[in-house]
Amino acid sequence: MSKRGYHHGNLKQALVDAALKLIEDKGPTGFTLSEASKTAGVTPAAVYRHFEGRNDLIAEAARQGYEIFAELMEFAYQSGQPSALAAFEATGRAYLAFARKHPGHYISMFESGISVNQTPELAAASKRANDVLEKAASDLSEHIPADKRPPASMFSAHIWAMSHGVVELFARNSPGRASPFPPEDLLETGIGIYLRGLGLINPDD
Amino acid sequence: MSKRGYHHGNLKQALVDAALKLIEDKGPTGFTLSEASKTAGVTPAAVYRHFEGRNDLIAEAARQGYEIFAELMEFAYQSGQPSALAAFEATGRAYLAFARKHPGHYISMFESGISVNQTPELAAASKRANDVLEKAASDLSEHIPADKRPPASMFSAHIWAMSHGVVELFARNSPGRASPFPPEDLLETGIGIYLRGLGLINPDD
DNA sequence: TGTACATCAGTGAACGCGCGTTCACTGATGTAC
DNA sequence: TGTACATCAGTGAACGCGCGTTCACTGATGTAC
Repeated sequence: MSKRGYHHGNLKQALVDAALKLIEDKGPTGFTLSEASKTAGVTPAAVYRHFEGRNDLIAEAARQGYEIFAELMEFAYQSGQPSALAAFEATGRAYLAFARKHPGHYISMFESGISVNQTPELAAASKRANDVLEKAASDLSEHIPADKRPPASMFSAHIWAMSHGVVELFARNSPGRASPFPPEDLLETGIGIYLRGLGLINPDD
Repeated sequence: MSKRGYHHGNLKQALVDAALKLIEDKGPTGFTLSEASKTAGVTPAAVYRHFEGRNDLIAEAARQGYEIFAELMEFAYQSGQPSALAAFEATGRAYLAFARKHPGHYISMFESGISVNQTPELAAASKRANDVLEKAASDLSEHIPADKRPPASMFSAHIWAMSHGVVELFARNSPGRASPFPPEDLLETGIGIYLRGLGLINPDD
């Protein structure tokens, strides 16, 4: 924000921030390189000093999203310790909280259409986030009798799917689709019922 | 498909079909009016005889999708009768089957970014589909003791969310994200665990 | 059955636009001596 | 401390492109008499 002359100083991040804002406001389609560069106070051509092109910029935005996401998940996981159950539930809540708090990142990650393999850095960040969720699921699965225990990655996938579905259908204003309940409640109760189904919560809780 | 002269005969539907194919192949962004009209063997301007513009065409594609969707759901629901449980489970499976079988429609409906209120016809079709799912949920809720019965629209929303999440994350090749399990299995087991959590399936089934 | 005429589905050329990307450049910054 | 020079971040003009949309038109079809 300080006075700048010919050189911007922090253009790369400024471009990412501009992209995030635009994506948040206008959707992944509404985002254009030209407008992002204009927002950052710079010529479109300047973008190419820092990125290979449009997709590369979006990939970087998504990557930063996955980093934040992984951190949030990790934090949520830790905050639930030593209870495997509390930790697991917390990661579910963190998913929704992330989508709410960082819509631009969320869209870049899940709705922009760019592949998670667009760049190696992006793929790594994505994997890191995924690992936290799987670890939480894996801890939890210890509490299920070994003979009727589904693979940890399976119910990590279940929870991820339900969280993602709630976000897509009811939280991010899926245009015109009214949410029957607050998304937070929907996810909370949904996960609750699911965990009861696994025998991890007492039926009368 | 018959030989045609100056007049196409069934251009409106031909344009919708072309749009569906393009959307399926290239995503919602890849779809252009020009290409759709070319595919249908017609000048771009001809589109405006039948649609108000690009969005109107997509809305019609989505509307037809909701009609098919509602029919599939209705059929699945009926096929599970008289068991409320079987009917409910069938609708969940039908969701995934629909996404698999009609990707163009599915994308138009859920990923194209157009509002369900784009046209009244679209809104009506969407509501019709939703009603089937809620009816299935409502039937099912009869089997839960009244005092611990969640609102039917709530677990209809849960199942919808999980189905949608499974489709988005693991079925439609969310680029680069490997599915840990076949989506069908993922959804089947997920719904199973959920219903067990509601006390609707015997824990040892 | 034949002719005149209204209807309307499609043409084709044109438009203005903003996009992503390229290029040779220039001005600011940092470093060596 | 001062000067020469290399580095490199940004400029600005230009590009080719395909988009969605408009317009006056034309040719085919259907209908009245």
